[in-house]
This record gives sequence, C-alpha cells and structure tokens, in this order.
Amino acid sequence: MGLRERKKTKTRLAILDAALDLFLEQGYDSTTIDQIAGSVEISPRTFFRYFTGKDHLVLWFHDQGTEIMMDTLRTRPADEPPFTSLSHALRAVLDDMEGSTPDDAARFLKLHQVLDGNPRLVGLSVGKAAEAERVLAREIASRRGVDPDSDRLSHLAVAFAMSTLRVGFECPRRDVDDLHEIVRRMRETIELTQSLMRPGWDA
Amino acid sequence: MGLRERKKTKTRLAILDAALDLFLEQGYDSTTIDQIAGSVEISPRTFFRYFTGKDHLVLWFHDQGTEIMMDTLRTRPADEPPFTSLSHALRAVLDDMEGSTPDDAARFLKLHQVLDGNPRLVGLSVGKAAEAERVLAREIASRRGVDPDSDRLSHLAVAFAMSTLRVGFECPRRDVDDLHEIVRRMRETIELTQSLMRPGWDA
DNA sequence: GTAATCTATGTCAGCCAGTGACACATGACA
DNA sequence: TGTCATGTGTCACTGGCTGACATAGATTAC
Repeated sequence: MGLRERKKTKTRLAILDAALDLFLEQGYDSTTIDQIAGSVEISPRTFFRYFTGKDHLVLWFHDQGTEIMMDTLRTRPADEPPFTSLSHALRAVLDDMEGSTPDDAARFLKLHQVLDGNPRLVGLSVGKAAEAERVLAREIASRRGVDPDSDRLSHLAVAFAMSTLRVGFECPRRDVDDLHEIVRRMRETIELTQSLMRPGWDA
Repeated sequence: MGLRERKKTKTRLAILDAALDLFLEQGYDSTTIDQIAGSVEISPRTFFRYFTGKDHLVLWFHDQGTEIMMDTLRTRPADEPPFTSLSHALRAVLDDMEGSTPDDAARFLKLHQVLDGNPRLVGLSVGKAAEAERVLAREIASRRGVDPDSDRLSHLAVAFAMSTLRVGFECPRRDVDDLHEIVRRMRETIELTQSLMRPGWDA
C-alpha cells in the first residue's frame, strides 16, 4: 500500500474520530462541518471527498455491514431456508465486530452513544438499513427462484432479520462500555427471534 | 370551525397537492420549496409554518398513522397478547385509509408513486416509522408490566408489526391505481405474518 | 360598530449543508 | 528528473431552514 493510500485512510479515521468526539461533546446537530474540518486541519471541501455528508459519519458502518451480509449470503447453499442463511449473515457481521481492533471498537462504542442520544439519527440509521434490505431481499428472492419484486415472504424474512439486529443493538438503553456486551445481546436477540417463529416458517 | 381554521386546512392541502404534483412532474430532489410556495402563492417562509420541512410533505401520514395506532392500543384490553393488540392497531390504520375521502385517496396514491420512485424517501419514511416504533414499544411494554427500555419481546413485536405494514405497502412494486388494492395487500401481509409466527409467541 | 387583541403572513437577513469549477501541490512512475 | 495522476484548497453559488420584526387580517369584548 503506497504512501498516498495510507495517508488517505489516516485522514479518514482522523475525521471520523474528531467528528465522534465533537458529537459527544456538543451534540450532533450543533456540530458543523467547518468545526470537524477545522479540528483535523482540512478544508470543508475536502471533508466531502471522504464522507458523502454529515450523516455518513454516523452511517458508515452500514456500508461494511451490508457488504459482509451479501458476501455471506452468496456462500450459503442455495437450498438452505432463507432465514437460516440470513442468520448466518447476521452472525458474520457480529463476528466481524468482535474481531475488530481496539480503535474500531472504541469508535463503535462512541457511535452507539451518539445514536443513543439522538432518536432522529436512529431513524436515519434504520432508513439506511431499509435501503440495504431491498438489496438483500432481492438476493433472497432470486435464490428461492421467486419474483424479487413481489415475493412478500422474502421481504418479510429480511425485514425480520434486520429488525432483530436493530432491536438487539438498541435495546440495552443503559450505558454500555463494552463492545462484546452489545454483540452478546445481539446474538441473544437472534435466538429470541428464532424461538418466536413457527418451525419451518421460511421453507 | 371559524374562518381562520378553515382557511388553514385549505392552505395546507393546497400546499400538499401542489407539492405532490411537482414531485411527480419533475422529481422530489429537483423541486424547490420556492417552487412549491410559488405555485400556491405563499411566501417560502409561510411554507415552513405548515410543514416542518420538505421531508414532511412525504411523511405527514405517519403522524396520522401512529396517532391512530396509539389510540387503538389504549382501547384494547390490558391482558390481550401484544401482537393481537398491534394487529388491531394496524387494521385501524387500514380502516381509516379505506374510509378516506376521494381527495385523500388520490393524495395517498400520488404519495405512493413518489415514494416508489425514490429509495431515499422510502428510507426516510422507514426512519420516521422507527421513531414511532419506540413510542409504541414503550406502550406495549408498560401494558405487559415489563421494563419499557429493555424488554426485547415488546420491541420485536412492534418492529415485526411495522415491518409487516411496510412490506405490504411497498411490495407490489408495479403501478397501482387503486387505494383499496394497496390496503388489501397490506391486510394479506398481516395475515401472512401471523401465519409465520409460533402460536402464542407473544403471550 | 368600534376598539383591543390575537394570530397568520410577508420581508429580510443570515447560517449551514452540499456542489461544481478551477488552480495548485504532492505522490507515483517511467 | 520530468511527466502524469490524484488529492487539496479556494471561490462562488444553490437550496433548506430559522429568528426577528412589522403588518394585515380575523376574533373577541364592550
């Protein structure tokens, strides 16, 4: 990896860290792009070359998450029941979280805090997830050999899977200072969901 | 109802109709507040006294929907299983839709079209619904006598209910020109969800 | 009917997010 | 070392949104 590349990832992380700290200090809404750019000594214009917008600072992990899920889905056997495949995909995301570096873990915890203090951001995050849902649902539907646009079961399965992850993520409304604790609750929630469904519902 | 009041609702609907038409003509993103305000001959400043922002023009129905759901929930017996109560709440929303005036129905169909052509707006809508979910989940949890902040079953039940409504709403990806058709599919989806769950799962 | 009041609206000035265009500087590579 | 590619800053601009203030219109009391 060349110097250029290294510098870029360094800048990207610097922006992210500065932004998360500012969000925690003074709130998301009252933090301006100018402030963030100022604290890492780049021009505001440059900020937008690293993140598509202010939102992106708080939604970037979706990019990673849906990529992992799609990759996992593709490796699962085609005749596996959809929700089983999805569970594996969910767990792959959680595995990735648990394997992250201490720095990444710290970022994730800060992000969790920021989201926790701002319902509107949670809404944005859910909205972002919904866009991913459509992609996943199409994948599931085509694996099952049904119409990707109108098969309700595929869409429901994906929606339930994402809801599960989300509820697991936000449900401990108290302060959390450990990434593994969060992941543990998300795993628990996956099992809870499985126990709520009729056996073979997604066959 | 005084003259003042009547004039206000008239203006509100005029704004909404003008906006929806503009969105359909030239797209949501390329329509400006100035254009909308101009076409109903009010100042842009006044626009923001009727709608909180451009988003609101496309999310207003959530206000109505969650209000109906909350009202319905409160009238249900306290010992009823949560998802049963929620199903009634969902159906109350659908009943309200079916009972709407032809003008309202037309607005709703236009809205459906606008959303259909813009994934980002769907994301916004889902995000808005997620904010309502929290309120509903707290209501459900307190009815069940459990901690509104940490009871995962309540949150899951609400999340599943809202997912059901959403999938029913968006799943017919083709053109729809009949409100009843949409409502019918949403009802079908509620029943589909019920058939997927383990009997007594929410007891 | 008139006066006092309350409220909806328009005007103005301004902040912040986000984008395109262009010039410049810095790393990559022959 | 020179050439090319790519990242960065500056500038100018659009559009969403808000606060402050003055005014025009509706409401209420007398």
